[in-house]
Amino acid sequence: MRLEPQYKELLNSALELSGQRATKQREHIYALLLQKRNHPTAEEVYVRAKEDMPTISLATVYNCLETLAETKLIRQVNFEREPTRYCPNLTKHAHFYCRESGEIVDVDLSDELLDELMKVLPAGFTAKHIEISYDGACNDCHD
Amino acid sequence: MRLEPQYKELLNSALELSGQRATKQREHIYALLLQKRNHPTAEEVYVRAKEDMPTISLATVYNCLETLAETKLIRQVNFEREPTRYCPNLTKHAHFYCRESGEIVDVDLSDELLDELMKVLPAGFTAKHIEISYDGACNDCHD
DNA sequence: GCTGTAATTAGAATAATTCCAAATATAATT
DNA sequence: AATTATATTTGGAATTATTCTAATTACAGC
Repeated sequence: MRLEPQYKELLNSALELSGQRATKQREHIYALLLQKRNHPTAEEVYVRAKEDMPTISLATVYNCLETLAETKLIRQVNFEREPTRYCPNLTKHAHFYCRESGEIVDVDLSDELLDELMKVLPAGFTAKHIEISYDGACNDCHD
Repeated sequence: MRLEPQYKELLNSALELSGQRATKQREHIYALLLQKRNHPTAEEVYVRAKEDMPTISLATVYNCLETLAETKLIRQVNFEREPTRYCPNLTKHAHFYCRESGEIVDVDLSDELLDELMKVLPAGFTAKHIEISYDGACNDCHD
């Protein structure tokens, strides 16, 4: 697995900016998230990471994911009572979770819609983030 | 603590509808959520429940909360990596979490806004729920 | 190449939640 | 009102996801 040059650049500058080092493990995990964008859990990332890097530890996977999230290269995605999942899509989007197939799909959100969501906040409140999660049945799981 | 008649009625019919029994514990926990609507965790509910019902167990608190959520009398509220919180507000609303004060505030949502959110889903997708969580600084926590 | 610091590692610890089997309470039936 | 069948509660053990810890290893600057 190779990390494409533009992403390698992005990773290196994000790490440098936050005073952290570029390591094989961080690069590997970032590459793997970019390559198969299926919102894996830490455990799933661990399994995939070991294929090419058999000595990597689960703690390192958690550390790397934490670092990538901190530097805003990936996002954490949470569905109630389930393990955290990870997503390298940096555009503004929500997540749709199909409880039947288990699939998670990105749903693009316009700036206008996000503006409207900000406008409904009570006076004096400012949000740094909005997290929007749908759940229901996806295209493939309909009758 | 007393459960007001209209809520007692609501509880009883919801339980009956789902073929479950009305118990002291369920009634007590429902009453306590309605009385102080501060989005407590299961642990916090447990502490409050024990004041009037010292023999109640944590497992029962979880069971009751689960039953109330199942019968749609309360909602579960999740913020990333934090314990689940519980909310008896049945109107359509989102949650604002102030990371500074820890306060959680209900944010009312109009049907129109929810409609718009439904419309941005890809064709063939239908959502049963949308969960919207803001986080940032609340009124009291601004500079 | 050496040195200081950051990152990785394996395993232990923690926190939230669920599971389990026994005891108790409820609702239905006699 | 007593009996019976089933649902619920209980306390503790088990599980799951995640974080912590201390020792080892790797990286960046000199």
